[in-house]
Amino acid sequence: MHADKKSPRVRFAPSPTGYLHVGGARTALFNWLFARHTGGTLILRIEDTDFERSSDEMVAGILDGMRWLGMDWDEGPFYQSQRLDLYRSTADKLLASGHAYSCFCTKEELEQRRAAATASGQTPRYDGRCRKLTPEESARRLRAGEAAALRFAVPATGVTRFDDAVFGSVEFANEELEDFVLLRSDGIPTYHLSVVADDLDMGMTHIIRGADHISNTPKQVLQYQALGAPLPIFAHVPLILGPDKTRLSKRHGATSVTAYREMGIVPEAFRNFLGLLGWSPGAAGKTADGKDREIFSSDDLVQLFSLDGIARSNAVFDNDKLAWFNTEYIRAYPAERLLPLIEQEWRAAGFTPSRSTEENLRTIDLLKQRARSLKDFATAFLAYFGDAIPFDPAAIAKFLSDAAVRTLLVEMADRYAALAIFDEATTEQTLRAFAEKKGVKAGGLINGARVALTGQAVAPSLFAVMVCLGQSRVVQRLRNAASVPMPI
RNA sequence: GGCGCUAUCGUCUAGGGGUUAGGACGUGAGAUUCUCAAUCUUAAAACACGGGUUCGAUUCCCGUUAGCGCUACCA
Repeated sequence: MHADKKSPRVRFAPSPTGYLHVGGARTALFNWLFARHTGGTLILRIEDTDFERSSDEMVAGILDGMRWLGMDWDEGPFYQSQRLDLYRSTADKLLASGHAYSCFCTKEELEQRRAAATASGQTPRYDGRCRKLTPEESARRLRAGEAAALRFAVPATGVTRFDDAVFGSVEFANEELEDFVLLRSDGIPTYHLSVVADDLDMGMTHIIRGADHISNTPKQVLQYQALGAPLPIFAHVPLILGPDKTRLSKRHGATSVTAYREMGIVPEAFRNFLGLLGWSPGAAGKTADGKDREIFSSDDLVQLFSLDGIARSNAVFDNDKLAWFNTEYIRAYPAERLLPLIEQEWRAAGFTPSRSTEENLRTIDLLKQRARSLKDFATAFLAYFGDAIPFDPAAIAKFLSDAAVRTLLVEMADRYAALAIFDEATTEQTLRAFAEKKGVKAGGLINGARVALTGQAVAPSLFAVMVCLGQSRVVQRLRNAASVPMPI
């Protein structure tokens, strides 16, 4: 390791024109993982040069989403809107060195020409007419107060190439590139300029971003060359697609990280899932018996992450697999760790538990095996934590619609009330003895009692539920069995 | 349309000139029984197509097809 070898500097540079979506979150994650793996630095930069569409609210949401996923950053957030001087001076350098020129074409003119080109089957591309203007002519018009944008003068011939850590060598013919706008006529930089100026100024060594930027890259490479700067290492990450293999969008359902939090997804589960979308640890991710590992902690991911594990093809976002990760994490986490997350769900549902924290923890441990999401604890499982029972009509119809069963349950309540010891063994003996005496099947009573006690057809072992609920609740709920509303 | 990128089970992927092409999610069947889930066992399921190169291609090359991306004074 050479002392002068720079440690990596990477950035996540979201545009605050929307919420943090899953694609952005994954890009952030890969940058974070890379920085942490290499001991590098992660810079957060807000690309808000599109004033019309950017908002502080979106910035807050993006930062929030990152934190939720357990990511932090070392520098920033920097706002491009506050770094306009840098872009102007960079633009000046480009202008001075003859790599850029003023363009006086108006937006309307350009649109017209574009439309005409398209109509006649031509590839719409800026024709470079202002590039032919003499410096004197440009200066005169500028002095006259004419509005001008600044365009980059793309070489007419040759190719622009770069090495991508994921895709390998990529090259574009310069004649395919148009003279793109660097500075808008209002003096605000476009993305093409600001991204290069900032990446250079901030000393970025690696640019890890979505593959939708591949086509933009030659425009940036040209600027690095014009500025006499060395190229960073580009690593483009394939996109995340919806189930129909088109780019993931709202019509596929939830795309914002916030939405997944609100669905009751455990953040670590989401991060695990995201980390494996478009990246895999290869042989390092095998278990001793040759199977692929699926569960990776944050530390595991940091340790294993490398750019060459990134896939080249797009990946479909699979909700089923995410749900599986979620159940795995819920099951694996101790109740203490789940409780704060569940309390959030309760707050969101306006629910206050009527039992002690200790009881809640025990109950969570009992239920987590069956939970699909954190939401379950604030919906179907509410009967365990409070006094109201969320009766599921389907459950009643299935197991508690028989009046005879209801009557038996009420009668059985007295037996439970008389119990001196209330554990799984005695509660089970009690029920089975009662069933035998009445000449009915124990199963019918068990299923009926389950619904009477929990309101649901799905629950852990009935006797574990009884112990969890406690004697007085069990007795009370059994006595109420007859008055449980019948489904229509 | 032009340019670029990509192509292994339905999905996420491993692999790589000779393999029974591996795993995971999901799906089917069975076991279990106190519901459901879990669990265990088990089954079905892939190298897009066509040419090369090679003793031998899923793997390397070319083409086709398909998908995706870019094609703004958005980022």
